[in-house]
Amino acid sequence: MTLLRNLIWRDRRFKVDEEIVVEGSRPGYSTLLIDGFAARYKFLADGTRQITALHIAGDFVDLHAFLLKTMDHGIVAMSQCHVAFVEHGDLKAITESQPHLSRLLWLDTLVDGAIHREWIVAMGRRSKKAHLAHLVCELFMRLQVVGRTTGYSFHFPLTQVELADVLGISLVHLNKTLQILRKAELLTWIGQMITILDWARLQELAQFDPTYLSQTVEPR
Amino acid sequence: MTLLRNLIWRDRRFKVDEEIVVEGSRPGYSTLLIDGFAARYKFLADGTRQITALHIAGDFVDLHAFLLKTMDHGIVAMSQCHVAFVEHGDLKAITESQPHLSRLLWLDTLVDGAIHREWIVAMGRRSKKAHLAHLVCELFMRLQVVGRTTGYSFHFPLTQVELADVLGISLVHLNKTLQILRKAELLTWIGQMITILDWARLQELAQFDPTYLSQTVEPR
DNA sequence: CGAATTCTTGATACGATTCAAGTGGAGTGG
DNA sequence: CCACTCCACTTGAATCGTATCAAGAATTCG
Repeated sequence: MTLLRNLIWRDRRFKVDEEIVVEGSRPGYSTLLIDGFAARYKFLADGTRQITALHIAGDFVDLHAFLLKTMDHGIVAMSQCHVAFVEHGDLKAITESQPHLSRLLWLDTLVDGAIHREWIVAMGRRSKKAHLAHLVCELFMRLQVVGRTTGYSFHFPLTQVELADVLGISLVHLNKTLQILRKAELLTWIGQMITILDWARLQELAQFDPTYLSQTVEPR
Repeated sequence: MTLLRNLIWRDRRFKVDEEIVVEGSRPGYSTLLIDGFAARYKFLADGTRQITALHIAGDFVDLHAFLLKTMDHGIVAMSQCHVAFVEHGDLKAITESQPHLSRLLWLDTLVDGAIHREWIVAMGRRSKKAHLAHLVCELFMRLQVVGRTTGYSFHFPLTQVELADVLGISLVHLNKTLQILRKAELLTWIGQMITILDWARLQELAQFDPTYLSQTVEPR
């Protein structure tokens, strides 16, 4: 990671709703999220939006731009974001001389994939309230790893419209689903702060198994 | 790819419904699908299943086992499958000496991720008939790349129950959705053969943009 | 303080699940 | 060769989940 730090070409701050990576662009650099929340999304012709991933501090946000070149989706800041850019040329050079680093970045991609699969399961076969509960569990655990939690609370800057675009449901239905979790005293969401009131029951409702998040790499 | 061929440790054939990789296992090898259809899936506690990916000839089916170690889901043969196994030790050695190969495998993972995101969009924001149409478009293009199409036809071995588990809908609803596409004369599905009757209209209904499948690597 | 967002709630319509029954084809054994 | 069984597919009806429309309340921001 220190190696990676030396690669940083420049950094920048983005305001809420600013585009960090534009769909269809071919950036010559990749983007590392140092702090804040960002969302990968795709718009459809009818104007609806689906958010396909949420990124938090420490996530390499568009590593695929490194190999895939054309961005098939956009990335937008959900909160104020601090990001670092790494040039693809540097990235290529270092991954060739440091296979271990290469593997580390690849691992990052694999974990992204595992999260995607978990989202597919949630969208396809979980009830909406279980899906919402699952998302909260996932975010909590991911944020905990990077030290962005306080007890069972964490900062969550999305609006309900945005969260509905994550779950793929309507705003109205999201709101009603949220009421269910609140009335069951599983969590509170006040201002931009989510607090899990009963981790065990939330996890059970979500059928949340954190295995897929395991961030361990084999030692080299 | 020839390099990869030399790595093959052994190969094996699987019958329909046989488990190629078992959930929770820690294989010491990765699996390359030489021929056939395989599905990544996850079961939930209530007995429902979600298929999170379909794999075809040429796909590296569980590359994540290389770095992630514990399989968080299973992989099952949807047709008779011919697979090759590559030992992780060999894979590690070769990726260290051949950064280009490493990048190629990583790219494979990235394309998988892009497909996952497209599925998330389809599940969240497309109508069921558009989702089904999108899947047919995607499979057609992927199969075409590996020479498994004849004109606008391709072999598709899944049952309707299995396809319903891909889309995350009930069997009954899948069947009715399918009728819509058939009555619109967009495709036929007879025996195990799907034929696209009107590619342009199918693509339009699906809002299918093949960019995300782009399999090109930058030359080294 | 007023204006604009964001959140909440209710009513209605539509989409999707479930339950249930029936059809058709492939394979098996008498 | 026919009856039988099994499995995949199809269809209809009732019920439940979810979207949409619409309006109002609460909060944030300038």
